[in-house]
Amino acid sequence: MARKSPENTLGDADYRALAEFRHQLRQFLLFSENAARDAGLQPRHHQALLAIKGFADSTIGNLATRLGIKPHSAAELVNRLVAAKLVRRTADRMDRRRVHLALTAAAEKKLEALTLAHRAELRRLVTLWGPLLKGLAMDAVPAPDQPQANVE
Amino acid sequence: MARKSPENTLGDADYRALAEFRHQLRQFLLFSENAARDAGLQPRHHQALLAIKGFADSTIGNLATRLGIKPHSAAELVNRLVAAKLVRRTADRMDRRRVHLALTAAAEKKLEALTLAHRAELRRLVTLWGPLLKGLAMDAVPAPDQPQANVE
DNA sequence: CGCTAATATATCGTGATACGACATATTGCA
DNA sequence: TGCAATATGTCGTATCACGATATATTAGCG
Repeated sequence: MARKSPENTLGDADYRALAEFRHQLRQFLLFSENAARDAGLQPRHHQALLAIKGFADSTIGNLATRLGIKPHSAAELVNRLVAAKLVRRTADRMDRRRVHLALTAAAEKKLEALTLAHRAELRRLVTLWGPLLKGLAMDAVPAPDQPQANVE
Repeated sequence: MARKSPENTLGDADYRALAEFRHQLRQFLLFSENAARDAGLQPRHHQALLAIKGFADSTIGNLATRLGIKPHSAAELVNRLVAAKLVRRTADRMDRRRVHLALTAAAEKKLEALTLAHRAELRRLVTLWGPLLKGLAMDAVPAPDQPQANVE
């Protein structure tokens, strides 16, 4: 049996391993989205709040970089955050093109609860993801003996 | 350095760690989306193809479960996949309510290239994510090794 | 067997989001 | 000074998921 998959070859096990990995990623993202909505936030708004709070020097452009969207999309996102009373725009005195962002008290409160919940969930997931990542990096996924039948 | 945080307390370091983790997740997802679009696929279509190929017994409902969306949303997604000539619907003879899904040759080809690219990228990321996950779990109660089965 | 509930898929209108194209304001620099 | 680069903003468009609703098929019960 092949211990290592050649760099350019794929078997059913490779598709299965990647599909399973994406499924696990999605489970976490779904947990996060549900937690956000339960807290009365759009999932994207929660992510934006975390990005603003978790990094220094939060401007529209920096927010865009951290979320992986275009600056003008971040401007639109901030419009929605301001409308939801989650964020305040504050002008930069030195460079008046730039707009700094700050969380409102309501946003701070919701983000705190969500961050606690996420920390707990991630502590739970760490034990699952370690082996999964190793399985992907190794190659030829072991144990093709089970009929792979569980779909709940 | 950040010492063990109590279960119910958050410091700036906690927000930073979580924000950084989400940023890394996003980097991978952005890589994936760009790779899909470069291959001429919508990111969501790529995800669906992988889910169909990577799991057995692919029906509309199962696809919904794997992608974490509602069954009727999966039906719409399959409409778009069929319109893009990526998937074929095939009837189930035993239960005529069910619809099985199969990839077209074109989809197989694109999915293969994308899966190779993703496997390479993930091999690259494994070394980064290991420490990140440990960093998140670290401060706080050193979790005893509990199997922790997945329950919702 | 006939009737009703449950299941599986599908359609339609709506909402959230990101984008490209474009616009405006400010800054930097030759 | 004048012009390019930077930072933010607006608008119309596209993808995508959802709730409400619909239809077909199957299961189950008296």
